[in-house]
Amino acid sequence: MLHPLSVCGTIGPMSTSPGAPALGIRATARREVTARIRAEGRRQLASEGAAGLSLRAIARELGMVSSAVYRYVPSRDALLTELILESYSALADVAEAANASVPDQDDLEARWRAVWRAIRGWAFAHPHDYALLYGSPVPGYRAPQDTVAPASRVTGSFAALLVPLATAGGSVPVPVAVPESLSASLESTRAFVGEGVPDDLLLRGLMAWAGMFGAISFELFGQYEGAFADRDTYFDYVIDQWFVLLGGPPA
Amino acid sequence: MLHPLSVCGTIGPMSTSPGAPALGIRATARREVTARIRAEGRRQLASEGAAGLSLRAIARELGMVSSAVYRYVPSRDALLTELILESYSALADVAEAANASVPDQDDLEARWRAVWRAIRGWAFAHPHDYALLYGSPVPGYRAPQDTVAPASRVTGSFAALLVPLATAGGSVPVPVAVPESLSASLESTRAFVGEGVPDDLLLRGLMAWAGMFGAISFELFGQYEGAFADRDTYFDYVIDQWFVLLGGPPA
DNA sequence: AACAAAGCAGAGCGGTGCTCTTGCTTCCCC
DNA sequence: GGGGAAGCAAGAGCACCGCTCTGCTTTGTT
Repeated sequence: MLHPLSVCGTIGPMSTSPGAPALGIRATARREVTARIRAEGRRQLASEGAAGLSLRAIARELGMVSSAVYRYVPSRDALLTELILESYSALADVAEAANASVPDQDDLEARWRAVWRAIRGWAFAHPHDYALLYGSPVPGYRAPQDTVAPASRVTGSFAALLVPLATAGGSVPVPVAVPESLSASLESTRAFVGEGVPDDLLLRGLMAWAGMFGAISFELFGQYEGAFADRDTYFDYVIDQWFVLLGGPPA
Repeated sequence: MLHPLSVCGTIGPMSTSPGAPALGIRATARREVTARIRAEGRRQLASEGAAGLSLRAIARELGMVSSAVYRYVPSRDALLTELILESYSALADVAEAANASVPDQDDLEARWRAVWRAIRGWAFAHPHDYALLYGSPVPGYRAPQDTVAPASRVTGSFAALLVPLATAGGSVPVPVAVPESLSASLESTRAFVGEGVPDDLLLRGLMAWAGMFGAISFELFGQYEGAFADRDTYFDYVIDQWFVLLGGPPA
């Protein structure tokens, strides 16, 4: 439909900030087209899901021939990976914003609730993205190592609550003795979360992590279908339960 | 390669049980071919995953032309649905067998451990099948209503442990007050699990259910990557923790 | 023996990812 | 300013997919 260069020639230069290193027509055009491809890809991903992400369809929608897209995107899987990384960052932003939005930062329960409500809200607002991050790996597609770092940012906003829980809260209720070998193999997790978190809290944190995402996944993927009617109340109940099970101080 | 009928004509009649209602040559041939298609589909599903399930590939492997397969299978998704149903049943069989294999049926902790170890073992033995059952729904494919019943059989072998837990065990540790509306909306779950299970145990059972499958999924899908080294010990620890958190009686 | 049902093979439609060649345009450097 | 190098669009093409339709053969039954 539209010739990319013609558009870039008009609005491209206007959109470059003054301090930018004076990109040529070619470079800004490339930026524009790349951005438009990603935007269209995101649109397809949101509406059709990962399997509906098709470079041919993107090209069709953007009025270019399919082979032209390969000038900007190395492959379909590469584009999918980029979109996944974007999604991880978006979810991490949402979680961190929710955590920061709590006025009284000493109110751990409020922060805990805010973070998990935000994560669940994002999951239901972007089900296909969530499925990509926390569902089964996409068929025929293997997540490259690059996804580990952005994923850990989401985990981080959850792990950041464990340290204040360890200091402000009491001990973990109904603790279970931690086997020696398990305790020894937790070093990387201990380093990630931070100092001052005892092993039983660390392990119950791992359980809570999987438990919360498991609850969201079960709800989103239909496993909880028919189990209860009042979904929001159930999830809030789960949030509160986990806060208690992690030894969170009562309000 | 092989002409289906030629094979069926030889081994088909031999495989029909004597008491069977005297299937004609045609009917037994149809059975044979259908079974072979399903077997080949299962093979592909196990090795390539759901996306690798291709009727054309099945036809190629079976030495027939692609259109011929459609005489036996209405569509690719229909075959996938059948295989999913089979997988649900297989997992349910595994779980029930593990439960029944415990000599002392009064030892709830042993039964609890046996069931979950079996489920996890099956998940790792059949990762693609597990992803189909408990991962994100397959792109472009929506599980029909038929999957609900077989899925509940798996859930049932887990829910069956809640009733003896309620009677033999004490109360749920660190209970959290159940909101009125939530309690009211639990009727179907209460009916499914059985009488005599208080609401807080019912709810924590739902949490444990999602938590255990969440832990398996996290481990299988790579979310736990690098969190701990001793995976088996960790999972056993999670099993024990949940047993305690459900108020299971100490050994 | 005749007939209708069942089954097979092949061509074909529209879709996918991806590659290669061909010609053109822009850029950069001499 | 001119020329070479690099970037780009277009199109054809390959191999794959699900699925359909048309003939033709085989089969089981009447």
